[in-house]
Amino acid sequence: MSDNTVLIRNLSDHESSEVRLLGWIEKRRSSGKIGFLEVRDGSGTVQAVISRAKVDEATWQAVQDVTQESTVAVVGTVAADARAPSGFELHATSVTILSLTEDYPITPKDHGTAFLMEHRHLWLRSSRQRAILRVRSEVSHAIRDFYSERDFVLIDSPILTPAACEGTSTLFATDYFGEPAFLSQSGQLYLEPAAAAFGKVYCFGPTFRAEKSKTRRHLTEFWMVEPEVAFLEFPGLCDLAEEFITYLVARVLDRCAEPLKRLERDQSKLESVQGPFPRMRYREAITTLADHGKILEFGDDFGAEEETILANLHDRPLMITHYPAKAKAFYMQPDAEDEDLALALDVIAPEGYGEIVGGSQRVHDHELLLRRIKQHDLPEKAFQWYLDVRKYGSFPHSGFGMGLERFVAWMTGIPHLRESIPYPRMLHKIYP
RNA sequence: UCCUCGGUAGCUCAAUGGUAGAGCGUUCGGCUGUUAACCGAAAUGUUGGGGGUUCAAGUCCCUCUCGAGGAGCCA
Repeated sequence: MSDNTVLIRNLSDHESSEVRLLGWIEKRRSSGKIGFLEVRDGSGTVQAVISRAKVDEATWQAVQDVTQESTVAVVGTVAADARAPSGFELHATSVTILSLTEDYPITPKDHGTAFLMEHRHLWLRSSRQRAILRVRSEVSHAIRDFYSERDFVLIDSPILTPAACEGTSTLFATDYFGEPAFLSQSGQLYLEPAAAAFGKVYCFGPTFRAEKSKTRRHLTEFWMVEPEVAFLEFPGLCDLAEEFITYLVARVLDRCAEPLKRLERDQSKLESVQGPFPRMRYREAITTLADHGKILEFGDDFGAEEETILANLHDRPLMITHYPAKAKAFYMQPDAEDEDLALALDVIAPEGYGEIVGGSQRVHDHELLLRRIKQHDLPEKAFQWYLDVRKYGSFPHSGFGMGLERFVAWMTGIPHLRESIPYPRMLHKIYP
């Protein structure tokens, strides 16, 4: 390997010197005596210019023969040029085809969603997909940084779990040495015991839901980050969610300028995501919806349409709290002032991206939790270990979950979740 | 799971019940500054599968299948 191989991203540091690039051909244009190759190496894209008069016959022939997505080595001099989108191009002296590609399926023009999804492994190479996945990567790092900076301990919750927590219809079942087992749909229950060990904990990993959902807001496999904090009560939970979201948005704005530009994301929409977020109780939301012609009864949950009406009233995430207890999960702490309400929080992203955070203060009273488990017809025995958290040194605690893909879709402004994860898993879709 | 709309060349799409088309891509030729390059030429079809109506079906009917959009549910 030649030691003057550089990354395209760093070309500006090598103006006027000879360098070598290793990468793939995105596009080729050629006339009788001059050729242009757009080369991508993962760090960026640059145009190599080849003058027939200045190169040997083998290089000129390579420029004629090379095809889209062939692998090449290009040697040349870095030159500033006002015509180049990046400000630089490469005056090539040698082009070598390392691997010739034939009939690359994704051509420069239009393609339908179904076709692109069938070729997801190749679609990843496109500039748009690269931009989205760079944002995802940055958000992932920011999530870990946020909790790490605040002394949270990372607890990796298990993927394989025994008996169901909230009904088996939304769980993927598998066989575990003759015993039924299920892919985890949340790490929360495993996080609560860890909160007694470390105080502040979080998990961040894939979760699985066998919901037969066929919408732009659903995947069957998605990543969720869930903090869980001992002695944190409901108002503090809302503050944590707000601080977390503003941190992530600021980080994306700070470090993802290039991908956001490529995606033509309206960054002013993200810049307005500053605390404090509007907070609205469920009853207030019902009233507001009635003003907009949507009549809901106490206890009804919001549909996509209701969510959008409420979210569009604000230019930043909307926090809806104090939901009817019966519409929410068994482990949510009732409001001391109104037992029919749960200390539950949903955060609705603006611009129609829907619910990105769901959380609550947890029931910490042993008797109450036991009663709830029975009311929901859940197998008490399977929850013995979970009840132990209340049996041995109980403590008030709260936590929430945030879906990574929905957050990334919001940041990047893409219409469908399927592009926010490298290999989306959706209803009846598991290839490639 | 339900509702709606689709499946025609490698891709994106046209085609009154009456000879199967275009653009892009590909191949060949031309061009010294292209940026979805441009100009000229050529090749490319079991119209998703099965059944039916008709003198005649890509087109109408039934069925299966695959896909897209939406709903419910959720992050």
